[in-house]
Amino acid sequence: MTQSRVLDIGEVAKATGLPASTLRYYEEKDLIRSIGRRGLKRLFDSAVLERLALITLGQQAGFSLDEIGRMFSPDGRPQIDRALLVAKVDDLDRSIRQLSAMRDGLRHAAVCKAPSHMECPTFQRLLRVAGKIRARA
Amino acid sequence: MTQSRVLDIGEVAKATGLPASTLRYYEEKDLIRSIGRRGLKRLFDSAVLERLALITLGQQAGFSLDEIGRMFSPDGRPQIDRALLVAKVDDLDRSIRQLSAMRDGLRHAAVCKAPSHMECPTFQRLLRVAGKIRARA
DNA sequence: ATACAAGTTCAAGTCAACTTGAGGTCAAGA
DNA sequence: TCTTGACCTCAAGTTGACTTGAACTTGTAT
Repeated sequence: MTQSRVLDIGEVAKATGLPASTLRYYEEKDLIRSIGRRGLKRLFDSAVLERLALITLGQQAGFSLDEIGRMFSPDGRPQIDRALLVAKVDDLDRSIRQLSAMRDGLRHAAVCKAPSHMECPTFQRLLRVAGKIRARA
Repeated sequence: MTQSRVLDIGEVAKATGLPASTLRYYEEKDLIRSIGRRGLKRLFDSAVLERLALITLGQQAGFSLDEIGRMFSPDGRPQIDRALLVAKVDDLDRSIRQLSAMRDGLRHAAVCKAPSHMECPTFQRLLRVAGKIRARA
């Protein structure tokens, strides 16, 4: 088991790169919990660092803080609703495919010889794919 | 060359699924252009549909409207700044890798037998990856 | 003992990307 | 001609995710 240290908000901020204001905001939103206070000052268990990594990852994957809250239960560690999780995995998979299409399309566009991108079949295929996506909410 | 029709805002809305208010907003932001008016009413060339597909794709790839505006020049078709484009492709590539990590991690979490996700090595690896990403702005 | 850096609260502000509402215009059909 | 429905403008409101500012408190170092 990793050894569990006590950190103040500044240390957490330094370790994660997140401003203290964000950490307070997350606590208010119940995404993280402080383990107590010394005087006024919040104290965090170093486990919060993993939790924050998870939150950041989720955000980068395009989930809202609310969704993330629901995905990784309000209690300590990520004990997750499986159905929700599977749904999210599917979302992600679709996103990844879209992004890959975009990446390939742009990569191609960067070297394409066609006079205008619109005349390039690769680019047109990209756009057709893009058009279909419409069903994502 | 695809044949170019004239569409009113309602037709564009129907074709793309975007509300008219959004289309007006995009025009104001110079992301699209109407080709004229009939009375008060905007008229669009059907080429705007491709442009909108491109915008939507860009958004799904996580770019802001401003970035998209810069990526695909203010004039008609996407005549793109190559350096910017290459940078964007790199961004995308990183995003895709992150999303893939998240997807795999979540997929695993959905079936994992470990008592808590934090005790699962696969999940821990995911978090380590997530931690490193910090450098994305 | 005192100063001070690092915390704290709470309300308000910001930004992107839209949406909504009020009130107005206009072309086409009955 | 008159009505209607689809469009228009412009200002203000909304949501999510924070940030900022003012005023206050405290543990640690001198």
